[in-house]
Amino acid sequence: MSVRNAILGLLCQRNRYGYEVLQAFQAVAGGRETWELKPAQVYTTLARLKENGLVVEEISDGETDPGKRRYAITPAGKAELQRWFETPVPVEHQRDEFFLKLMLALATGQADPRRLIYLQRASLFQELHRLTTLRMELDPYTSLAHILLLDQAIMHIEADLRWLEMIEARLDEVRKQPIPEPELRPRGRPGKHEKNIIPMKEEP
Amino acid sequence: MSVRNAILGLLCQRNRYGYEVLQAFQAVAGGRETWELKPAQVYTTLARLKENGLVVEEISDGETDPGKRRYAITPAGKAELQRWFETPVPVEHQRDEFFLKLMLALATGQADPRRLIYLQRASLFQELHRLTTLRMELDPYTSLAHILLLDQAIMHIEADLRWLEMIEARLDEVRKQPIPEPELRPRGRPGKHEKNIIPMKEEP
DNA sequence: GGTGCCATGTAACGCGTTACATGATTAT
DNA sequence: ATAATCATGTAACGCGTTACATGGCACC
Repeated sequence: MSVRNAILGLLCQRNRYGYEVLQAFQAVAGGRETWELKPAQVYTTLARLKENGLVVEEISDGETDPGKRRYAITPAGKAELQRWFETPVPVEHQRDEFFLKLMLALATGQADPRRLIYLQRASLFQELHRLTTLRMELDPYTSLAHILLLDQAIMHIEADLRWLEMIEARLDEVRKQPIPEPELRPRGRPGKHEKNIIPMKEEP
Repeated sequence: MSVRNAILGLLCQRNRYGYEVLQAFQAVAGGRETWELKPAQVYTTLARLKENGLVVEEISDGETDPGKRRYAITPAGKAELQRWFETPVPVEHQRDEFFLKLMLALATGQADPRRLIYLQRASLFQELHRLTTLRMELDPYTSLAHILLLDQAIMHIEADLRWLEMIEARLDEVRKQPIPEPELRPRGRPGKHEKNIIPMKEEP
């Protein structure tokens, strides 16, 4: 949802060709180092926006060289953009793939949890190093916005590292708690007395 | 990529019907509150895994009631799972939709940056409150893993809030830096002397 | 005139979502 | 009987990616 709306915003500044959209996005988002946008996504997204009537192809009544299409935002597109600005970004938390991996390792015994943590931490450290180096070596005239974006990435990685430490410290406790396997119910509406199938965990 | 591999892991424990996969995933990932998996994704993912030969439908030579398919992991599937375990989760940082939104607001003047920050912060605080409340009220027998997952979410939101403060504090500085608009080059190979189109930023 | 590279796409796929369809079983 | 609810899917779409195709212009 983000790229789509960003493109609407860029077209709101002025009409653009696909490649101009790409250039402008990279300029705004930091390009290469931070948020690389692939050309293909620009063109497919523009096509979808056009289908939905949020942008139109500019009709250049002169002799435009064919094979180039300049897009313009429509009123519907501007409305959509306003809605985007008014709506907070949904909090995406979770969806943490590493957590899943760790849980599965514990549940299946197919991998060593400590090793997973080791590998993940190494990867995080490497990325942290890359980003901090990048940040220090930044052209002093680099846009402040990109610096802030880098800072955010760094802060997130640091949070992840701290969380890894928490996990590692309490891994043995986690390991002792078996994952409850819910029973497979037979088909059909649940019986009246099925409510307490899952037994209360008894006090130790 | 995460759900797909998690399903492989669950099938590695034992063969399961689609709904059992769903149940087991929720049990492992925390369900509802943290990572809700939609039934449709289970079935479509299982179908794709089957196409790729990573799982097979169990052949129950008895009289199985048709309309139910139990899946089993194949050796290829186990290999894939091992590869997953050995590969660190790619650092996803960036892709921050809010950053984009803010930059676009600055570039287009279609929205007030302070208001965006206000809205976003309100949303983050609300979610933070929900999570901390949830964490405190947790059934004391709740899996430690889920508690840790909640903690991670909380830590990420706190990092986001701190970052918002940074942004807000330096917003005026950011505002003063106009976004550079790259020139649209004409088609074709770049000329020899085009290298320095982008003028060196002069010292102030 | 070929080579390289930029500009401009299309096709096909993977993951994930929403919406819809249909059986099975039990409570009322 | 029918309503409710669980169980089991299919269809269609949106976003994003990778791979491929093509046309133009500059340089040698």
